[in-house]
Amino acid sequence: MTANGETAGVDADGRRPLRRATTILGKKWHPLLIQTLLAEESLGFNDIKAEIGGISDKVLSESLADLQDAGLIVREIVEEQPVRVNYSLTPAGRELEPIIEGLERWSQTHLADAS
Amino acid sequence: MTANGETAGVDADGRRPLRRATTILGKKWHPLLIQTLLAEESLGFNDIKAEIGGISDKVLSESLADLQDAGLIVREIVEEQPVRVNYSLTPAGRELEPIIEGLERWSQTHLADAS
DNA sequence: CAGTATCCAAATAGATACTG
DNA sequence: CAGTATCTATTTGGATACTG
Repeated sequence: MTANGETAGVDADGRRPLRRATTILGKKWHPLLIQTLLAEESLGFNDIKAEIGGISDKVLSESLADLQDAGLIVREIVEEQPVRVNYSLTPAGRELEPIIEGLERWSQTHLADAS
Repeated sequence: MTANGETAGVDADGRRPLRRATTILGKKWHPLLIQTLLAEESLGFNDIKAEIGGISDKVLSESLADLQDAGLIVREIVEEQPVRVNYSLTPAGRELEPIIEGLERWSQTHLADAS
């Protein structure tokens, strides 16, 4: 037992960062959005929508706002007519690359493919 | 554009494994459970509950069943009186270690601590 | 093109009480 | 000790229609 009453293993300060991370990355489309932007450098709203597939305007919009609030992506408005908006990863977002790739590889070797 | 109609970036086969992984690991307590079991080798139901904190019996029970179905943990019944049950990671579950740790470190350096 | 606004459905999680 | 059974609450996600 530690000085502050833990029995062993992961202490409270070890669990909280993981919880913070999964609060963001646990949403259905967020990891896919990161993955998509990792591969593409910069994409517009409808480009993302087409690449991901199956996501509604509303959910995509909310998801992008979430990731923006968390500091993982940046939204850049390009003043043309009609207006374009480019989404890209921040350095923080880009640093998720090994994690996303690790997850992908782990999944391929350990999770059964439904098809 | 590729032979099967993709414009670029992540193709359909690149997104699906990630989606499979996040379908499991996107549940609120699952990553915390993995993290806890990574640190402990083997734990009983109430031990896990105490270590995690804030999870109800029902949700813990369901979460453990999920992870078991996915092949990430094993449930071993120890015939004593009263009955004990030990939960531990399978090799597949244990291979999530670098990913969980990566997420933890990423969170510590890039996500604001609420406290 | 890039979204909002509504409304609705489904999935998840939590509280509480009880059991082998 | 290790759960299950209920019932409720909250959170997410989705369909559709409309807008600057």
